[in-house]
Amino acid sequence: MIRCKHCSEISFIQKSGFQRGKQRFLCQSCNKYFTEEYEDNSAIKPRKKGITIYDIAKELGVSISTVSRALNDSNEININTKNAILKIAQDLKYQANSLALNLAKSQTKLIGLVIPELSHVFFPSIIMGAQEYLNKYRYNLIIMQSDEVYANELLNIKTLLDTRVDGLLISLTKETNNFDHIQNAIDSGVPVVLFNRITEQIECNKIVVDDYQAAFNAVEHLIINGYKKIAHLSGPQNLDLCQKRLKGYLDALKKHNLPIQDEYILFGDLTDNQAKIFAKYLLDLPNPPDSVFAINDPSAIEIYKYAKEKKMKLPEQLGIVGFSDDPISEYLEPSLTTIKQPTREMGHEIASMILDQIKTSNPIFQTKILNAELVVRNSSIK
Amino acid sequence: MIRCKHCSEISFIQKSGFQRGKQRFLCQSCNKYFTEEYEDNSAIKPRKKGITIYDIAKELGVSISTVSRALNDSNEININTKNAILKIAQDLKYQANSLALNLAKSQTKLIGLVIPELSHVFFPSIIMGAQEYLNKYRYNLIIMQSDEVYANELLNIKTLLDTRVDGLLISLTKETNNFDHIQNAIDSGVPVVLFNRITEQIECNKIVVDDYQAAFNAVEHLIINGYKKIAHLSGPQNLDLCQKRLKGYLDALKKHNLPIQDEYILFGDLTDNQAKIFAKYLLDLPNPPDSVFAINDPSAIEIYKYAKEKKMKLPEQLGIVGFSDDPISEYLEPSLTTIKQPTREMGHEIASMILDQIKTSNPIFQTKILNAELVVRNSSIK
DNA sequence: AAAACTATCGGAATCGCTTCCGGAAAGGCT
DNA sequence: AGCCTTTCCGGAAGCGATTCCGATAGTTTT
Repeated sequence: MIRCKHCSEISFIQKSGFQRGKQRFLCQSCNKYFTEEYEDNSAIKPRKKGITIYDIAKELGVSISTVSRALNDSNEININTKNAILKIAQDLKYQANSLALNLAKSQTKLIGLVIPELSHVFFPSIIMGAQEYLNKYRYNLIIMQSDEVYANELLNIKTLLDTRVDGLLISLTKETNNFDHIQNAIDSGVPVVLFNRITEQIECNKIVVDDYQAAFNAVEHLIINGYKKIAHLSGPQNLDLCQKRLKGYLDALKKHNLPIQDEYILFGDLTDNQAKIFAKYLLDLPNPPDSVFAINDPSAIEIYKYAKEKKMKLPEQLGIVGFSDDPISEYLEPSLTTIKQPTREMGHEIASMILDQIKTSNPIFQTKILNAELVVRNSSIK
Repeated sequence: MIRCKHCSEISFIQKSGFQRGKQRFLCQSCNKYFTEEYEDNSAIKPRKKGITIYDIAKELGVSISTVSRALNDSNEININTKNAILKIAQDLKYQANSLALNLAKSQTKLIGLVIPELSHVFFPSIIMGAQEYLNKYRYNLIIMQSDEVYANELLNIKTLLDTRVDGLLISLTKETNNFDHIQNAIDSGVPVVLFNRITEQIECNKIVVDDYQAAFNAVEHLIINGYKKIAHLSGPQNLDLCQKRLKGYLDALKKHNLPIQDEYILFGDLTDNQAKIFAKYLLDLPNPPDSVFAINDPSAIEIYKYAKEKKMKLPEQLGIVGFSDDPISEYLEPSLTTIKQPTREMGHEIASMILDQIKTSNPIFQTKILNAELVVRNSSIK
């Protein structure tokens, strides 16, 4: 039974096409409009309403500004009123509405993280480190993957900007050659920290591992262990880290007066398939290398596979060093010598850096370089 | 040079203890208060102000409600005005402020995900699947780890509730015996989906893998391949999936009339260390098993290690089957037979389930069971 | 004791958007 | 033409906090 909300008469005219979940009527008695809800299964179930600062204010007979001051530990409030308010807040199990808070303060307490992939252990480990740090300061992380494609990176950053994250942690895809989207984000006032996959072309805070030194150490380690014909599986040269590792490789050879042979240096795209092709190429060379320094562990594994297929004896006939200390490396036979990066520490660093930048008006940009450690196992010792 | 904001006179009295970043003055000429900002390095750098619907409204001389309707594709607006508004919005590069939107609609477009760990491939893979699905509907994921400790789970769920996520995806820790926190979340009106690590004690939407059937298949596979003394490394029995896998193991033995030997069934805590102890215990038994069905791949690896230490021949002297298809399993020697779970699909399912529940007022709870696949490799075939 | 502060509070504006409500203008039907 | 709808739009009230501004009572200084 529907009645006019104004005059309580039953006579009225039904209108059509009003908002969903509502039906509109025009009362013929008082000539006024009123709406009536109707069944709408697509209606969103309302979340239980929580109690607000108004409730607390009413309870104590003070104003909401006073309640707000008590809750924010302001110095403009009497200690007694503050305590009284705090007590009531506790009794009523008051929980601040973060939505309202976000709007008022124009912050989300959310940090966006954009990474090329999540499938290996490297990034998850960094994430754990970052989260550990951020949670202490009541920030949360939104993680987005680019799957190594530039277009996704664009989209991800746009999405994160749309959700108004307070800061952005970015590791670029291997495709990224244009950095306008990063610069735009910075220009719009969002703190940005680049890590791992960085670029020289943007000025901002950055954190990387000392790829040059790590690569240098790895190659020198091979040389010291008697390998002389060292090949290098490199990656796309627009990636800073690939350049650095290549340079480390070259400098180690130079230092020990070993010749640099172009046919031993291969530029791949970091995929397993590409590595497989290179493995074949290298080991089938008339004058094959006696060892390989691979840009990452998955590539190294492809070398293993083909070498075993060829019944080569490892590490006697072929020394192998990888990069990134994938958990698999320990279980390979022979176990793989590789480079362990301080992922957890890197997570901490990027988190701390972004928080610093958030609370500083005019940050001084810096690039932090973390040391990586050569983990010597059996694949590189004759 | 400071001047009164009201009368522009220079004479005034400085007050103290006002809000941070501000200094308060009482003008002696007009006897009014005014504030002046002072240098405050702890001030948060303001984000560049974007343009709002007011700007659009002003530009076209319409009201903000009309702009809102245009932007929301309402049917209560003229197609021409709508297009005009949309055009201006585009020209002005209008970007809705999601903070205001969230408050007005009381939603965050954020889904909370609570998992026990992130270090293996299992959960990251689920995350990728879930994200893939959620992003299509403009939802984002906040991921929190419990590190297998109950207290963290409590805290994580509280944090997510505080940030007002629109839904909760939860995989319990191995410690979780009390489920009040889950029930409280549900009671407060937040949609909840339990997955992988679930409990029978809560009524809600759930998604799991068919652990029973998978375990049954794994053990039957061992039996068919001639193994007769099959041990089982199990886990904490408060975990539903451990119970299910144990039952699958037992039923397979029963079906093939093999005796159930208590000393072959060990209950661990899912840690590598525990598995190592069990490996020693089992293989040093006077009457050791001829094969092991491990609750997960890391446990299986511990068996490998000790078996190799004892110079046992694998798989002839000892068959091994794991669970979860860790990438490592493929590279072990002999390669590990294990059970591959449809992680990506599970990610899709939990995402789709939570979104369904979000838009449905009175959901009918169900438990979806996904099939797992036995991946036969070399560790289980004599 | 007057003057000058300080401590403490309430009212109201604001953040930017959604949505309810009311109504004018236009269109449709007899 | 006259009545009934439908279309379309503006005003204003939230959403739930923060914070600016003004004010008063009490305290300290002179």
